[in-house]
Amino acid sequence: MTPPLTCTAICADCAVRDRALCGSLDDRELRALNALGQRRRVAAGQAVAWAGDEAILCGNILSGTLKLVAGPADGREQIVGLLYPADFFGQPFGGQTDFTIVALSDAELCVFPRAGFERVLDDHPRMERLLLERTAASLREARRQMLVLARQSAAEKVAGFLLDMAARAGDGGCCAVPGGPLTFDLPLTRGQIADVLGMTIETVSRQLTRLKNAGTIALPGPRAVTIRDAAALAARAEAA
Amino acid sequence: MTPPLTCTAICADCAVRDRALCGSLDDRELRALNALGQRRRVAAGQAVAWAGDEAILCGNILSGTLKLVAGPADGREQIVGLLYPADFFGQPFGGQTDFTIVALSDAELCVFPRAGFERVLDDHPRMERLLLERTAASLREARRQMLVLARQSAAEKVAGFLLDMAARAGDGGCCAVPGGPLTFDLPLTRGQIADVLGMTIETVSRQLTRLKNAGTIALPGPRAVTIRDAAALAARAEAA
DNA sequence: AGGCTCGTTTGATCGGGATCAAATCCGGTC
DNA sequence: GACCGGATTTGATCCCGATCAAACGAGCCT
Repeated sequence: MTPPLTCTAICADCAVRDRALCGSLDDRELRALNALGQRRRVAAGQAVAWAGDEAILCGNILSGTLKLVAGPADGREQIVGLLYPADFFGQPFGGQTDFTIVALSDAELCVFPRAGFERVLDDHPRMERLLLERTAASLREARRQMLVLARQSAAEKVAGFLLDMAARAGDGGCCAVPGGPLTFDLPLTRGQIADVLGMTIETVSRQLTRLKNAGTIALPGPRAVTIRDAAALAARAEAA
Repeated sequence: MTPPLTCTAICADCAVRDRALCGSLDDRELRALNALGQRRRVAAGQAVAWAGDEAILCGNILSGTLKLVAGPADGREQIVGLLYPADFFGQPFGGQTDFTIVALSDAELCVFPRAGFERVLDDHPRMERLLLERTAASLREARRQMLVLARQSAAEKVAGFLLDMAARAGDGGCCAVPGGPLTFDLPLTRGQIADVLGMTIETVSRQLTRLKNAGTIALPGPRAVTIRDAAALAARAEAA
């Protein structure tokens, strides 16, 4: 349809090559993908795919954060998944896109036409196996989140969310002693956190304030969080 | 571990053969599975797998209904999925079981040791492809349910649930004019419906009573439901 | 600087659904 | 038949989180 927006992908300098699906391919196989893929930049707020559209693209996240959004018509919306670097998106063998994908930050993608990608999967069972395992992992995560959405209180949701984000921020090979203070930036606004947790902006804000007042966390800036007492946070996340 | 509880599976007289994963295999391939599988009966209320246990089994549902349960410690529990005849369960390539599986009714399963089943998948890409598509479909369904759990009102949840169950009951190749009255039995108690929809028994009961009083449905028995006005039900399911 | 927009915080009120409690219905068994 | 246990229904009350509303703060553009 549209002409290439940027240069052809060059797997050699791919930042997520070892963690993405492509990590299963050897150099020869990689060349097939290389010919197929294109790098593409999307600005924060820009949609990558719309629910209901024919699913013609899939690909990997190279950088940035994206959201998978369910939610019809009226204002109500629910973020049903977040996509981070090295994550795969799209629906090989699926008919139409089920959830709108929107960039939360400026992001860089490595996109493939679906049909071509499916042919690669046909020829590379190892890659299809990895995709199956990833899909199963996403299913597990979605089901766990169903429990959170349906049964946890606002306090539990926020505490659990902060722990999740801390774990994600922490595994960048970083720094501090486990249990010690950890500071990081949330990739989401309060409103987006609310959309993930199935609550309102106001309630998210109030719960964060409450944790701050309790000394469990600090909020150095609107996007920044410091975990000051991970144990207390974990207790909050489980409490009935 | 345990000796065979029943006779070896005989795919030839399998009630769900054409709809289950095995449908992708030809007669020769089926013999490999046949040697591996065992039929097994479970009574209502009996658990098939426990969350946290090593995942050593997988298989197909032959008859009956089972629930996938998430939910820790305290009383709170959430049904994160229902399994019907021809559905596949278990986690090939997964480490440990994530969700407890419990039979809601007496049920019949066709079970395989995980390791053996994985070998079959290795050799039969068509079957692995089907498993990938099913897993992706389950993921879609779980994400859609996240929206329901997080954002829908009690009235919307119950109306939508009845429509889902009606669709499932209706596609048995049956009977009535679309839009006409349809009567069927729910495979779930009020309490289990509540566990699926993330609400309480009392609220489920009240919503059903309300729909009955409005003439939208009838409740001939505790388990039976008659859809009298599918359009009105659909309107309820979508209303803000 | 001013004025703008957008995100965040805080306050006041309201209501839907949870919770507590009790009555009713039904399918068993003796 | 009488009894019993579990599911369901119905009622009364309470509380958490949504909603409505307004103030606050921080970039950003002119």
